[in-house]
Amino acid sequence: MAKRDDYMASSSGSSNGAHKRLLQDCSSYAQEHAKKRVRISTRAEYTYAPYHDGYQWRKYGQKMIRGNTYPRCYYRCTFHQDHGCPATKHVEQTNSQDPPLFRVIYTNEHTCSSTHASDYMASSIHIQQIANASLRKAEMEIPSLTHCSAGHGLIKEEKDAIVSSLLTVINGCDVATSDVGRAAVQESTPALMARNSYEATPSVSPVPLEASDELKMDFVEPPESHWLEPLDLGWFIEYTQTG
DNA sequence: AGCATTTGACCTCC
DNA sequence: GGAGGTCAAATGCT
Repeated sequence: MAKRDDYMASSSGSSNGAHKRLLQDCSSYAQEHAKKRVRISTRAEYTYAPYHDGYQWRKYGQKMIRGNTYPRCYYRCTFHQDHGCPATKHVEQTNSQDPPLFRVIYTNEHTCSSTHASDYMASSIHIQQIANASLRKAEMEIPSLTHCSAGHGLIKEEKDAIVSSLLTVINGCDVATSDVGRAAVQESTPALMARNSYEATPSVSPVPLEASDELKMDFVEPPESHWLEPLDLGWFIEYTQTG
């Protein structure tokens, strides 16, 4: 933690800005997560990680859709046969950017036994995605962030701490520092996503951990904030609900 | 050998 | 008849 303390001391201004910013972005998702506890039958979502939403899917078809550049892939819950789980989703790439953005349409809710654990895993991965997107956009807006004396990795450490804290609040446990959480984050990196454009990779099995006292949010009032306006994440997540 | 993915064929709806 | 969704045999991977 020495490195992190140095970072906090040397750049508390932007760090606090990052805290506020990431908290704002991730808290928005936390609210959405709470809303979604009321089950819906269909929803659309834009994501950089269409194959890592905490559930296990089996691909059963692929089709070129009229007017689309990229094919639409059809997935069914792995437990469709075993437990009759009706959940399905289809995934289509929406652009050729790096990383590519995917539109995922979820249909029906999971009735398989892993629903609770998967909900937990799905929320953690979503928060990771939002935090990553926020960080990535911040780096584009403020190039000097990437090269600041405190080091790029330390900013990510801050992100991990925030993500972990939010998960502690939402789920009562912590994955950001666990191997499972780390694996999920690594699997969602842009480079790997680009490589796996149409590969359905297996999901990890969530292993809930006890809440830890080691992770605490230490806010420091900055002498001045170097951060910009809060991120607009409207482009990142879109939910449409039917039924 | 068993499981997952691919892909052309088939089905349903408009 | 065309488009979207699903089936199932063939194929690939571990």
